[in-house]
Amino acid sequence: MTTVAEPKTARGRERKSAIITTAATLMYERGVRATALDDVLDYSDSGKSQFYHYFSSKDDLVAAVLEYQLMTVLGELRGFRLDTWSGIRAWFDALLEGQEQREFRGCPVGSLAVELSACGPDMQRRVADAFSRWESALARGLASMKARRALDRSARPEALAEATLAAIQGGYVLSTAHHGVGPMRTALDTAYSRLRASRPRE
Amino acid sequence: MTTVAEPKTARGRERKSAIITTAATLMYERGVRATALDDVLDYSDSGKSQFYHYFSSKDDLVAAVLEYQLMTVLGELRGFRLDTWSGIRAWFDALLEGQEQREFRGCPVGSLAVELSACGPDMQRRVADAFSRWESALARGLASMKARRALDRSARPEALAEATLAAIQGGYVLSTAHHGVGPMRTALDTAYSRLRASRPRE
DNA sequence: AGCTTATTGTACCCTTCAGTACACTACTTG
DNA sequence: CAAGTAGTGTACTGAAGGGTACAATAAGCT
Repeated sequence: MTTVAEPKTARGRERKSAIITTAATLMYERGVRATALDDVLDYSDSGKSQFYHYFSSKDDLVAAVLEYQLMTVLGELRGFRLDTWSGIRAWFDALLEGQEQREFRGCPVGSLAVELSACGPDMQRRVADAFSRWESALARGLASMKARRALDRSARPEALAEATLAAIQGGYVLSTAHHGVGPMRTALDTAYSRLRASRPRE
Repeated sequence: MTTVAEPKTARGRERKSAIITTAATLMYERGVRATALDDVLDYSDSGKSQFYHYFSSKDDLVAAVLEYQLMTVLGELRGFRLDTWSGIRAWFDALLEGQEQREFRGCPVGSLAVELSACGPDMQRRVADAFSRWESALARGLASMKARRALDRSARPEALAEATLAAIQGGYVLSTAHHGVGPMRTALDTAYSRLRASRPRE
């Protein structure tokens, strides 16, 4: 059978997830296209047969990696109260910290997004969806701030979230290019003060 | 001889530049890695021998394409007075227009940058350099505005330029992902109002 | 013309890599 | 234990793609 199957045992699940996390790392470091399946299998101590047991193709794996990276990002997000100023600031600081630790390699989701934007419509949908979910998480926090009057009534949480996410992505791009956090810090500081500018005026 | 040579005749120059522009288009549409040399040669009606006459490798071509795309961007930039509010706004609008016309494919320089960030240090330097030149062009405009008091004395043109470029890049990323100008418009509108917020307070 | 340099055509080599075939082991359940 | 299902090892195929070899043609230049 060449049909794909979900893992049915604990061992199977571990295998599959080992493949995904290994692929995520390699694709993050080298890019999707520059990552050979064989490398993923070597690093995760798997074989071709195991791979095609759980995935139908490389694209299938890429989709899984995208989902995995989004989950990682959203998971980290949950560690912060995005409905408070200090929470948002702390999140920004954590993003900076993370970017530094990962040696300025860029956004795990964003760099995938850019490379996959030239792929088929199916992949494009997934990418768009990923950003939407990220943006919503932020928008929810801002909406909640607005509800309790921490943001001005004229403030538009969705637009603010969109602009903030853009600043984050742009910060990642420049920070990666210049191999330093400087540009990202500038971008995030600016984004933060832009948010603060939406506090209610008395 | 396998050594590279600069074209010495008009025909040679045309050939070389045809290869570069064709490669630029294909790499922009498909990505660098997804663009085969053979495709570039087919589309530009050239042969392998011609290619390796003018370029030492694919990487060499990629570097030329990066430079070409940067020149295109900076060339467009020169059509606007970046030391006036209306000029900046017009430039932003032109970026939006361009992104729409090119079917939301992203920034010609930025998408290269992201994909090439995983390449060798030489390429990284070129990418960083490209963004620096872009940023400087903008910073010069803002510095000139500050000099004639169109910006507050506390404004930092370099930081503003950096944050603006980040907003542009982030806008491109989200706009490409969502296949629409919406996110980019939001990012640029926000960036613009951020700049306007640096006007001198009386 | 004759010599030199610039440009071009074509066939080829070799590696990488996604995907397949097929046989094998290991666990589980009756 | 037998049988079935989940998981695994390995060798192979075929195409794509970067790069080379080498000879041929075109365009000066004296």
